[in-house]
Amino acid sequence: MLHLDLDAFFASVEQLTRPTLAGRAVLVGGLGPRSVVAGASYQARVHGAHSAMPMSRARRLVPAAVVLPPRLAVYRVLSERVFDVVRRIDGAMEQISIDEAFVEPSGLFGAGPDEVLESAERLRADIRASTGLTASVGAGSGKQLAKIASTMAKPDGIKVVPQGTEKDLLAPLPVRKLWGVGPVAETTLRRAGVDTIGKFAALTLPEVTALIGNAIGTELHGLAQGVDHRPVAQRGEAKQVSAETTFDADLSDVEAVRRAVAEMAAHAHRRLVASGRAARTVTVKIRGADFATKSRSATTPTASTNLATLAATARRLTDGALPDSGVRLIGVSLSGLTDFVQPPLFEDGTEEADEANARSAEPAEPPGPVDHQVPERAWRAGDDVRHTEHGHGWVQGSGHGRVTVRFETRNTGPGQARTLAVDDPALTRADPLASLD
DNA sequence: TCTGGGGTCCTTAACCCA
DNA sequence: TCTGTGGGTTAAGGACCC
Repeated sequence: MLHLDLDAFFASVEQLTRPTLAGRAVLVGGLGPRSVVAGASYQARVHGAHSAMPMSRARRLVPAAVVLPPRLAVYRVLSERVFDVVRRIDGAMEQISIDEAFVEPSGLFGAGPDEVLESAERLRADIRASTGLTASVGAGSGKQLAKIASTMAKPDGIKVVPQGTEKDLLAPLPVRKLWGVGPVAETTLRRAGVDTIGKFAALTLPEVTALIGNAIGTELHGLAQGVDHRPVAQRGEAKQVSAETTFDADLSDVEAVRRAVAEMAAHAHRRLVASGRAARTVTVKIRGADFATKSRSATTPTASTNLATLAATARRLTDGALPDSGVRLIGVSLSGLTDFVQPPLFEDGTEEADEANARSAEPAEPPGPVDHQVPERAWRAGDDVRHTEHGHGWVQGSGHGRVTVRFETRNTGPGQARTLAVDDPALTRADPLASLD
């Protein structure tokens, strides 16, 4: 079984489509005061920056880093290209995120380490040739092992764990390397004197489950004994769709909170409809200034696609969960999803009433917060732009009425930076996907 | 140092029902 | 009618993953 993991994916895509950034420290993440790092190039990691770290801290660690907001649309396109290559392999594939997948090539059944190595090397070369991205591959007898191996292979490498060597490989590793052991379980285990996978493997099943819980305990205990029979199988559709936002400063006004809930409901609803599903359960999530998170949910007998219905539920739930202090985060999640079959037109059964309603209500919905009265927002670092003369580029920075743009795309090689007037009529916003050409 | 946004799954408790 | 018992569902909170 193989685990394939793209190296520093978000940052690597930025370096690929903006060639000036190749070899430089890049941090991908929000620009706001409360954002965290979503991706860091290896040149940034050298200084201690990593994913999930508060961006403020990462910037302090790597003052020279270029900080860019994520361009998910670009990452999605490249991810698809990568996994199209992977899918050409005969066998099962399970994509587990935008940049990771398990693969079980039928040709490798019963193969020796050399054959596995060769096959993985070919896969990496194919991915590199067709996308320009590097992937690391781990190979082992089960999911956990393949995953741990790919981590050890990074960056741009391969690690094959031959049959029979599993325990020797795992024993010295910190228990935190196990997929499923996070900060809490790590602390619990450390307090019990268990800091390596070897020591963990020596525990009995009852000891393990008492420490870290039944489900994960049973699974990880089995793994430590070399038992990992989870199949590689394609994932189904999402079971939940949600939208949430953290405010730059806590909200104290109840009306502002309600507006935010309505916005998040609309955002989640948009994606619900796009996925062709209906939801039975609405959950509102509220995080207070003290970081304590409350959730309130309600389930209705029939699923709905109606924004007004879902948003009204969200609003009602909000009022029951407001903290005394300010509000830091608002989220709305829709679950209990069912495929939404468009009801037949002249049916008058009461069951379909809600959905029929939804159908007629949908087109009347505002398409989004579009307001042409509002002046276009200033250029922000990372924006894709197009200039009638210089072509496609990206904004490096702006201020004092000027904007600095680096004109380059994947295929131009490193480009020139030019400083222009912010209101230069030759300069317009551009589709980020154009940076792939 | 001060903690995102999108998810999955697990645990516990309460409740309804057969 | 009372007392278990056990399944299924809902709700709330958390751990964990990328």
